[in-house]
Amino acid sequence: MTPVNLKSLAEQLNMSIATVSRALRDSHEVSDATKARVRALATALNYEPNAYASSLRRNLSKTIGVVIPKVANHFFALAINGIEEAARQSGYHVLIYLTHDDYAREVSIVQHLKGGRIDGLLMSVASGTEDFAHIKSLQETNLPIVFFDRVCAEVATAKVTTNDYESGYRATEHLILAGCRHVAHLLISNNLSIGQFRQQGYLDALQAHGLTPDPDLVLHGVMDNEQNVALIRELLLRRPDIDGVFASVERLAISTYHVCKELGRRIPEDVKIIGFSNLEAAALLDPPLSTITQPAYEIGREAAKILLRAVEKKKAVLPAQSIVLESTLFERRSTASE
Amino acid sequence: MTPVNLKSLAEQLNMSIATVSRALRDSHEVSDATKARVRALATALNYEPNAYASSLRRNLSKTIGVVIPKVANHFFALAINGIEEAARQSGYHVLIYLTHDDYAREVSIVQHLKGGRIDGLLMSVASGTEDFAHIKSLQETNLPIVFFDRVCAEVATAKVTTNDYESGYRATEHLILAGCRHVAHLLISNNLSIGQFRQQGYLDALQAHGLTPDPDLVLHGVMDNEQNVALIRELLLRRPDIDGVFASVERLAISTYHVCKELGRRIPEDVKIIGFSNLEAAALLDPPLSTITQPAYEIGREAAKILLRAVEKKKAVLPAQSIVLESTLFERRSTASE
DNA sequence: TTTATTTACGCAAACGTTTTCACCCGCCGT
DNA sequence: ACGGCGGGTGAAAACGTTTGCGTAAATAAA
Repeated sequence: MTPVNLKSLAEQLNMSIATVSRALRDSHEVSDATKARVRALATALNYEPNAYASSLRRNLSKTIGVVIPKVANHFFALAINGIEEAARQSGYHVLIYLTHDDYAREVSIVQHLKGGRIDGLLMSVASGTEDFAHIKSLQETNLPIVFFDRVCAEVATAKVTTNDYESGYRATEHLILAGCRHVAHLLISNNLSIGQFRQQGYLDALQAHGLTPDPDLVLHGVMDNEQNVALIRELLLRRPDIDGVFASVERLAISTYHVCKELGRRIPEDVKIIGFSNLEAAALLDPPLSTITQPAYEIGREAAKILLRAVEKKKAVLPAQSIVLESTLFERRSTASE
Repeated sequence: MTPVNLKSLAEQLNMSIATVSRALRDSHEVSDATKARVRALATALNYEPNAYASSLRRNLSKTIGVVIPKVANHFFALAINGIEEAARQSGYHVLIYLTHDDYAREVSIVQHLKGGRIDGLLMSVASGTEDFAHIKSLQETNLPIVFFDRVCAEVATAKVTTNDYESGYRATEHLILAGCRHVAHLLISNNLSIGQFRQQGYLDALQAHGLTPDPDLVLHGVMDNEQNVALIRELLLRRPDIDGVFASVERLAISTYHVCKELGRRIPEDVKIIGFSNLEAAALLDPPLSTITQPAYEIGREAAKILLRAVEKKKAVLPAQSIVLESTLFERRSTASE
């Protein structure tokens, strides 16, 4: 079977490769008659241009990369959904890479991306990442980058996030208004701005309602869920006065549920819980979990749109293009007052 | 800034492009001394080979494609996780495409994939797909394809699935042994082998326990969740004798929970429910949901491994490489007998 | 010493596409 | 009649890499 490429098409049509190429790209400098002939044969033979030859020549790949910590998490899954949608609409392909929150892996992935494989990058940085040299170095190759959710303050580019400060504030306030006096905050130990914002919202809400923040009530979770359960168990046992838990991460809310069941703490009577979460089944949990839910799909889609606009214009992504989308607080039984 | 490619490296090192290329690929026909010099400069300048030039020349892209219905679903998210892991270990990149269970979109995606962008394809077909010409046509370009979960019987290639028949049988039997006499089966309307196997398991389990299958108890769900809720509500109202529900799809189990709450049917006292699901929070639902859980991560990883083996050997994927992984039945309160 | 054989490297052709440049031809205006 | 113009086309270079082949020097075999 002879390959179907520009050359073979040109031979069968008795014209030059150049004309065939131009006809297929609908160039104005080829007659309508020839265009028709070319297109007819192309579709008949199911011609599909070789992506790599085109990418090599034009120095663009019609592909964007997505680097995220994990995919088995409803937030990121929804974000990918939004990204894929935006990319598809613009005729772009999506390469996906998982860091598993591992710094070394993130560095390795980013390094590989310098091969020109992608025209732009969407990224949610690993929680352990403290040095951003690899990202900056990638940016210096003129590759447009847009961060979403787990943004990196040190790199000047567009960022798509949710109103993390307000969300932390509102979640905490919600617990206080439901009667909590000793509110714990569970977060993932990292130096990402996102965690800091939520923490600040938590602190300010406490103060605004006349409660004194207690560092002992702030628990920094780790990667391993088993360890988190142990940490939370230890916290709840050490501080039986805790009557409210604000989990900045879905997994930590789930772990808290497990610990409460194990220790016989009733939700919401003994402990009220609210957590950041995109879990579809939150309303079906026992009891239904109050959540701060981020517009994950929209975040992904908006981030991709911003990136693609920059890619198409072949210019860097402007920090000014950053946007903040609002999360929604869903009140459910886990924070019900009597 | 001059580009850092083979030519620039060669100039700086005063040797030919060919030698530089061979040195970097660790060819035996270049001396250790030159290899060292080349590698030193390459790492110093952060050289990364142009992926597209390489792909074009070698006619392989070190990239595999993944076409799935959706990603916002824990099963597929976990599968991607496994796929990415296997791909990364072999130095492959992963392109992802979502069909949203839309046949036209699937066809369009598969057509685009003929551009040589990928070396192999992992696929879980859309539920609405009935014609497989697009897939066969892609396969005829000698592209290795491996199906996972939602396999396509008409195409001869490797498939990775779970023991769907046995799972359907065991789930149904589990309900019967818990005391159910009128077991409904909720599935997604499609002609995929996977659904048929589960349905057959359901039927055989009924017969094996002396119950007569009733077509009226088999409900074919649709894409839209609202409609499914309506369908299930109608079914439970029309057949108040239903005391067991086997949901072949996670979403249908969740919808059944909603309907039961709405209608005041108690789970498991009035209706027992078991469903295929990879939901992490199944144990935290109210009541905890009994599940048949597929080894999603392993499915993805195994499928990717089989595909990559075929890709590396540049030969078609053999149907004989198909494997079946076993699902696990988790007994929880939603199917507890008194 | 002469003749094979190996070792280390360079030349140049591919891969399929895009694009610059030149070309031919027919047509207009003068 | 002639210069100019523009629409339509082709030849060929480029993108960066890989690789078959050739070749010189160095080594081994005769």
